[in-house]
Amino acid sequence: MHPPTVEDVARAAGVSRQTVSNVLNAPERVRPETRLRVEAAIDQLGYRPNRVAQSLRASTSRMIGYRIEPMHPQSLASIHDRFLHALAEAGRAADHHLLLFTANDPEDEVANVQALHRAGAIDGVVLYGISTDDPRPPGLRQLRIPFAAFGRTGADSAHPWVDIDNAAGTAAAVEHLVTRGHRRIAFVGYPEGAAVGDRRAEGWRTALDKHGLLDGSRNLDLRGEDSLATGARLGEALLDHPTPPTAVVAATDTLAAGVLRVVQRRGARLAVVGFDDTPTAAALDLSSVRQPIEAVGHAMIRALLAYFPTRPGPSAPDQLGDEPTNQLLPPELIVRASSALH
Amino acid sequence: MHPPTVEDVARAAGVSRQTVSNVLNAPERVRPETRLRVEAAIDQLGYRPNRVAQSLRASTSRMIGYRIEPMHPQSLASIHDRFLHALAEAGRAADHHLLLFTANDPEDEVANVQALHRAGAIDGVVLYGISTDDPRPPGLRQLRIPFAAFGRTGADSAHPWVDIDNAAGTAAAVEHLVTRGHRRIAFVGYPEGAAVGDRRAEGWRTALDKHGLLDGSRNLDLRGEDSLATGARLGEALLDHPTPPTAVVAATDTLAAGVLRVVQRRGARLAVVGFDDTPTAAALDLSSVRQPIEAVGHAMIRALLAYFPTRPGPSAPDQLGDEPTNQLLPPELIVRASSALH
DNA sequence: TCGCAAGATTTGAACGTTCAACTCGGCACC
DNA sequence: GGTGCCGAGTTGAACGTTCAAATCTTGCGA
Repeated sequence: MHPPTVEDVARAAGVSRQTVSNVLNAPERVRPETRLRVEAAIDQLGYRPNRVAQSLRASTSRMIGYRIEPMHPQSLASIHDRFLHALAEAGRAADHHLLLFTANDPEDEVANVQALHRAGAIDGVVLYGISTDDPRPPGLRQLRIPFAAFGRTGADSAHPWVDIDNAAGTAAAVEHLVTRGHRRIAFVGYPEGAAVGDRRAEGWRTALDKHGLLDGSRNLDLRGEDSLATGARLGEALLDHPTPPTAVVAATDTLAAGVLRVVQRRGARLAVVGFDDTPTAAALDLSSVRQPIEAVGHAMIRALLAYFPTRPGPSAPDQLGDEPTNQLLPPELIVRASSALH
Repeated sequence: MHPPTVEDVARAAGVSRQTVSNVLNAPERVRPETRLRVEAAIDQLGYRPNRVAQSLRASTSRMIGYRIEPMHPQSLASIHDRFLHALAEAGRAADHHLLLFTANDPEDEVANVQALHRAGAIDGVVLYGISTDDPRPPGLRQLRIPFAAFGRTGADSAHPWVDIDNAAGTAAAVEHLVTRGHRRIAFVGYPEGAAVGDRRAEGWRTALDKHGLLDGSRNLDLRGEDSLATGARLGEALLDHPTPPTAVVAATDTLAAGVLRVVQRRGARLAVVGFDDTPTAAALDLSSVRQPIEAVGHAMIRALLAYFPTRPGPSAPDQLGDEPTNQLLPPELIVRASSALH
């Protein structure tokens, strides 16, 4: 009835508890003949080590906490789904699972993480949606709870993080537009002060500068909150500009979708490139900068595991430290009709 | 260094292990004076019961498995995010957490669930995206693993499920359109045979019939796979119809978005209502039928917990059985410009 | 033939919790 | 004054695993 235990397997194979354990964890200590006998018993009984007992014994849950947020109503579908799947997949490869929890705000998130950590339910946590002055990294550091962040805070980035090279993303968008003959290329982003937004703006600016196009576009840098309505408003402002741009790089697909809406409504000609390659971008045939989320997931799990108390695994333990825990991954531009028709 | 245990609290309060445990689990057995002393010690040490130890002792992980799928590339952002958050929130209320795992296909999912269940990592599982002949319900039933499904299979629905009243959703869309004066109302859905799709088609059909409009619209029932391209293709077919409809009810936002695209491109007048109220619907100003996902999450957790071996909690245990585990929840129509402008 | 070391396997103990059985006082009752 | 009971609190044991130490085996050289 109840699932078999080591003891059951041991009895079936005519050996002791520990020998079964050794077959699984240190096969070289067991005589080949015995090993085969035990393995046969394991297969026959369908034995699986009880993770809870393993966790208790090792005081390691092999669980990683993740706060699932209610979707921001104003923003388009984020890359969140893809990220979560990538994390789970990467976790599986490292024999860790994700534990979901909810929280009302960042402070509450830290409190809940602490509670889960004290309760031995999680070994560490993955942070999503890092903001410039995010209270979570310092908070968790003080609590000595292992974590890895998707994104960097403003000044202090002395914690393990993995990030997208946002500047490279908008720069690639500009390169693409310049190649297609555009000379006046605007930028639509959210207000200065947001780490991600600033980096995306910077990529646009430096890429323009590289082609000597910055002077003509400098006043085409519009900002506003990340919403469709704002995108539409800024899009109208661009079209009504005395010397309107022929292309625009948006900091998000949400803003891009807003711009695209007024462009289509007014039948204007304006190339648009978004950011994040959300499903909505595909739906609108909107060119967009795609983040390599799967790679991010794997890198984050690696970064997080590197922070756990070193396990004396059979693989050289110092090889882990070799790898840099912080990684900046390059995004990829997906070209669609919104920037490739005219 | 390590988090405090019952033993630490007991020592601090000058009592024994079990008394501390009793303060937390059966306060009425402890003299008030003692209880206060123990509670003070708990607060002072910041004690939290170790969930892993609790799980081992009770052979109950208080974890619910959930397979996170890679986003279907062709489909728009699903309601998945909202659902997952709702589940986590409902789980928290019941002192359960979600454990995420991945799988390649439904069979693999069942295998992974079995592995996790045997390993004591999960008590049960929540199924998402149920199809007509889904192999998971019978598979899990045979393995005697508790589960609850979001959606019903075709014939056999003798398992715990919670579902949206899909027919009521499309019917509400039709009512809305009829109220606005539409008489020829088309339907765009996916091919017959899909449980969800069939129910949405049925709601459209019966609502039309109720108003005596079915005869005029019977041949306006188009089907195809759930993709933007298909939506656009079917939309064109509707506009090119000898007696075109003035409104269309789509089985998904994806199909609706496709229809909307050709409508806008050709400047046609055709009211469109989608289904799921995805972020994309909001982005496109698309009317859509919104599923009460938060309620679904709570109902599913309830349904699942009802299947666990009955815990002799202080609350009357038979009150649990009172509630029907299977629930059909009514969706809500969100009216936007796509169906309310003309 | 004995001693001894290396190899193979077993037993003891512990991770932190809670159920079950037990002890210890105090109190009512006959 | 003995008996039984009740409330309050204690200790023992177990959940299933694995580290550490103990025991048993085997082979080999002296």
